[in-house]
Amino acid sequence: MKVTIKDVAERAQVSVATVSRVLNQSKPVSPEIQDKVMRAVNELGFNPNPVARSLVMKKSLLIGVLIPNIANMFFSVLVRGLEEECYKQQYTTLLCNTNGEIDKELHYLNLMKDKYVDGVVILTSSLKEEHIQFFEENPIPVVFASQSNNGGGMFDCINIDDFQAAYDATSFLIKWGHKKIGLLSGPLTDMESGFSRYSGFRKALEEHNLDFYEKWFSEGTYDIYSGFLRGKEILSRKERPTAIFCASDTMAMGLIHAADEIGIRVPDEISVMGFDDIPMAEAFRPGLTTVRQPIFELGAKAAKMLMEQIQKKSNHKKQLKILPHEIVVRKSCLKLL
Amino acid sequence: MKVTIKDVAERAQVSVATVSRVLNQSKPVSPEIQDKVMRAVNELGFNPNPVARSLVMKKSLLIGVLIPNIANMFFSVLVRGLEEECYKQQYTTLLCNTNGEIDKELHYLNLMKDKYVDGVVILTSSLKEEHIQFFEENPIPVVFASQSNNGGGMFDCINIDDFQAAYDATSFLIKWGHKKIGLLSGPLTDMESGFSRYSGFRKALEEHNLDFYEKWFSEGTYDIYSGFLRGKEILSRKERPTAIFCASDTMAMGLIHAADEIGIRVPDEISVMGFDDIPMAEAFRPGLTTVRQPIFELGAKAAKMLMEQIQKKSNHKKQLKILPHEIVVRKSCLKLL
DNA sequence: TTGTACGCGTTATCAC
DNA sequence: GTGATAACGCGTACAA
Repeated sequence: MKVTIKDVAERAQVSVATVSRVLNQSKPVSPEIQDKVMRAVNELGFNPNPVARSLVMKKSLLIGVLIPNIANMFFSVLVRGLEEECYKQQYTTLLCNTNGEIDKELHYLNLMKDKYVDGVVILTSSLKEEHIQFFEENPIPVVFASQSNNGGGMFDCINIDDFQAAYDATSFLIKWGHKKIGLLSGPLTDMESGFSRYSGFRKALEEHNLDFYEKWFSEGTYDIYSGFLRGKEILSRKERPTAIFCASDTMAMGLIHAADEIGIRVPDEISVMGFDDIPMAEAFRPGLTTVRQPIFELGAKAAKMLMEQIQKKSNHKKQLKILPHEIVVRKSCLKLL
Repeated sequence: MKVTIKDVAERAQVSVATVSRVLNQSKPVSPEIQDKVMRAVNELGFNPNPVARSLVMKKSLLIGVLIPNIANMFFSVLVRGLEEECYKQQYTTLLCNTNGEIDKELHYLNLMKDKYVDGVVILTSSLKEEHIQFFEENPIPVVFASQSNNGGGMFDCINIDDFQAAYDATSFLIKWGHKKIGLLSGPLTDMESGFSRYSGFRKALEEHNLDFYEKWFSEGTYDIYSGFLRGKEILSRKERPTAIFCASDTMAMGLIHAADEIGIRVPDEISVMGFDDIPMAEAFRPGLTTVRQPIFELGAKAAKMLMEQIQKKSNHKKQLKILPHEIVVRKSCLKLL
């Protein structure tokens, strides 16, 4: 029923080896025979079985992708960039949700290895010993996206400068006259989007001799619901900050929702700054003042870096690529001066 | 370097056949030998090579998923449901973006077939002749999600009742006193979320002897930007409707954004109704009055239906499952009476 | 119950 | 240049 290389060989009256050679152009074949083979291929509508091919080549034209949560806009847009670039190069993405759990990450990493993926793109909260160990044992091309810790030059990485971005965002608020600023961060165990942004925030405060208020600080999980819950918490204290910086647009939206329920107007009574600039940040009312990451590009470039690594194979120079961020001013923040 | 079944066999002093048998429990093996084998397996940390296994079994523990656009909240949430259910059953999802293009769909479908996926879940704008032909030639278990046309009982389908849902939404607006109602639909070439909702809308109008106004009707593409553009178009006419029904929450958000830019207040000057009830619909200001689909559940159940189909293999009774929808009243619509 | 040997569909290594 | 044939790692008739 299924047409194999053997059928083609018979039809073209040559050996399977020859068929393989013309299909892969791995060895010179005389033009006449090449013709015969190609004709047979077309007539039979043959296409090589990728599974059999994988088994012998230890390749699959598959790119494994580890994602904490695909239903998070930041990740899904990034994945689009990733996927589009892969498609151009004939690769297909094997997408796996990890919930940020290292166990699941490892589970999928092992699966990917066994599936002979040609490379892996990892989105994880922080580089862990387990990751390092895995890739020491299994030298698979990999790039960590939205992550700056490259394990001391062990891995390719691509990210924005989270620290600086948070610093810039906070400085922006300060420049606009805010002195009592709250923070809704990600989990501080996330070294990048969690801790780095937290640190950038504190640094900006320090440099301007402003206090960091524990009571107006909370760790969320980037999603809208945590923004809502943490927002209610912070906003229902008897004293309120004049501005809150959120580590994701989604949390900012949740927080604004909370403010609305309590009856606090944004930005009149409190300013809210987001992070990411997801597509909805502009349509949201009030339009979110936020830090723009080139999300799609982050994904596309991660894919490109991976392709390069796959090509060069050995002696590949690992690099850490930092993409620019940008403050986008809309309506959710008020100028106090 | 890599441990194979052969290594295990040697270590356990049995044949590879025996090892295979205890691992797959395909044939009875004496308890003592079973022990020996399992010990060897654990000591060596053996796990079967899925590629080799696929080659011989024509199975892969892979579920192919066709998605128009993963960066669309409706789809990404649905995929989460899908993925979570698959994971429980040891399956991994091979996710592919199609942009709704039949060429890409077919491309990926062929790839999936060659990868020996155990089943496929398809999200597509409408069932086409090409789909039917493909599955006639390749009898792979499949379920169409968010789609009601099951090709006359050929396929498993799961969806809500799009027609009725749009009818209900429109009736709701009418009940609230709206008589001049606009429509921002999806592409009418989409039989379900496009045409069915359009039809439900018109039916409700007709039944209440209300006019359908071409000038307040536009076809969008579900995304936020098309909502914005079409919204500007509709709202800048010299006469305006009192309400607009949108075929997706995202478009509703884009439309509200447009209204805001023009200076039209929602819901005071115009009511906007969405569709889907994505997570952000509640946090959005004003909270979106919308039609809730059980999105996550849609994905999870689609997966379950597929699993069932995979198990039963032949003589599987195809079904069309309709999940309930529900009007969620929030703030984006005004009662005129 | 257990072992031998072949097949799955390719690519790669030999000879010729 | 071209053709046998041995891998790749596993499941499974068939024989024992």
